[in-house]
Amino acid sequence: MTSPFLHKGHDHSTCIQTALDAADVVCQSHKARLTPIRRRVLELVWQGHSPLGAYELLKTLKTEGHNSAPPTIYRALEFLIQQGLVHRIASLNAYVGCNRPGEHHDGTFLICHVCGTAAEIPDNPMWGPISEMAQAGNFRLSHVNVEAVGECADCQRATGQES
Amino acid sequence: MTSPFLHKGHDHSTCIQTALDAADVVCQSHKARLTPIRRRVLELVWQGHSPLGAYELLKTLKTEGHNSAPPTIYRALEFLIQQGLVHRIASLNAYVGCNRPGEHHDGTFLICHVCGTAAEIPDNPMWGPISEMAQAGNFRLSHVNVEAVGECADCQRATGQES
DNA sequence: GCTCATATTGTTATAATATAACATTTCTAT
DNA sequence: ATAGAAATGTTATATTATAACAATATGAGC
Ligand SMILES: [Zn+2]
Ligand SMILES: [Zn+2]
Ligand SMILES: [Zn+2]
Ligand SMILES: [Zn+2]
Repeated sequence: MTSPFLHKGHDHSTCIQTALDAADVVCQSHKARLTPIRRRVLELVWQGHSPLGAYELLKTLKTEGHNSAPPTIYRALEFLIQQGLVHRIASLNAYVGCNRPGEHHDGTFLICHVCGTAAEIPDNPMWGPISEMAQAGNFRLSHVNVEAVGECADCQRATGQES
Repeated sequence: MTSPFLHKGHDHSTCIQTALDAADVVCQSHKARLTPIRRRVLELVWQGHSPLGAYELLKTLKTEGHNSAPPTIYRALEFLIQQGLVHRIASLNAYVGCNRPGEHHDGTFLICHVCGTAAEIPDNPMWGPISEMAQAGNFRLSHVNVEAVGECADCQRATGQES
């Protein structure tokens, strides 16, 4: 099993480019319009691997001269979430790019409380235990959100806490 | 395995009483003070099995003549959460009573999007898959929040959707 | 009981997040 | 071209949460 965290020195421009390319494909296949605003918001969300708040994104839009009232950003985020290109991290009120766009899945994340990095992990392994619990109560499962908080390897090294 | 959902006709006054009694014990053992406000807020949180918003709780306090500015309720909730008596449901911005007070655990819930009931389930089964993922990335896991949304058995019956 | 340190509560103001409602523009299909 | 639909602009407001400081209550030690 390989780590869901990328090395801090990775070439992030590739992450961005991959995400934007995937978004084009996904939106085409959904017959959805990835307009300039939506595309730019997706790019901003991908400025790193840490979830960003709506108003942080909005601020950047503003500095670029775009129109930017709250609805602008919330609409774009809503669209991107619907297309499966962005996840909302409820415990942070923040948004992060999805790294499995196109595949239908829920958000399952390891979130470092030091550097803010949110690493998306496959959600399949979670469904075993959860759906057992659900079946016990005849609960019809719709979606599962998992937000696991802790400290990433890089941050443990930085604070001299590696085991 | 028994259902984590209680029957709709269950004697809920027992739920409340059990929760308040447990709170007394837990707070005593923590040498923490379950003041009248805090106790009353806990009771209000337990008015059912659906998470309630801070301002809903506040409104009730108001009708009872208590002081009730936002800090009143947020402080009480913060205290109750610290004592492990209440969980915050991030995806709903709402608060619900813990039914395993005293035991150290994270919140793991099945949430019905129809009636709002949130059933707390054991989190142990979740730790297997999650900690495997965490280990793969040398991630030091601190806590895991699971909010699974779907439809409870009662609501499926009511809408004629039982399988 | 009195006194001090601390914890709790009161109070006012404001921050941070998100949505409602309606006008205008742009796109798309015919 | 034109009409319907989708997207965006704009203004206002709702919802959730915290900051900052004052006043009060509590509990431990004297
Ligand atoms: Zn990257
Ligand atoms: Zn980190
Ligand atoms: Zn009950
Ligand atoms: Zn239900």
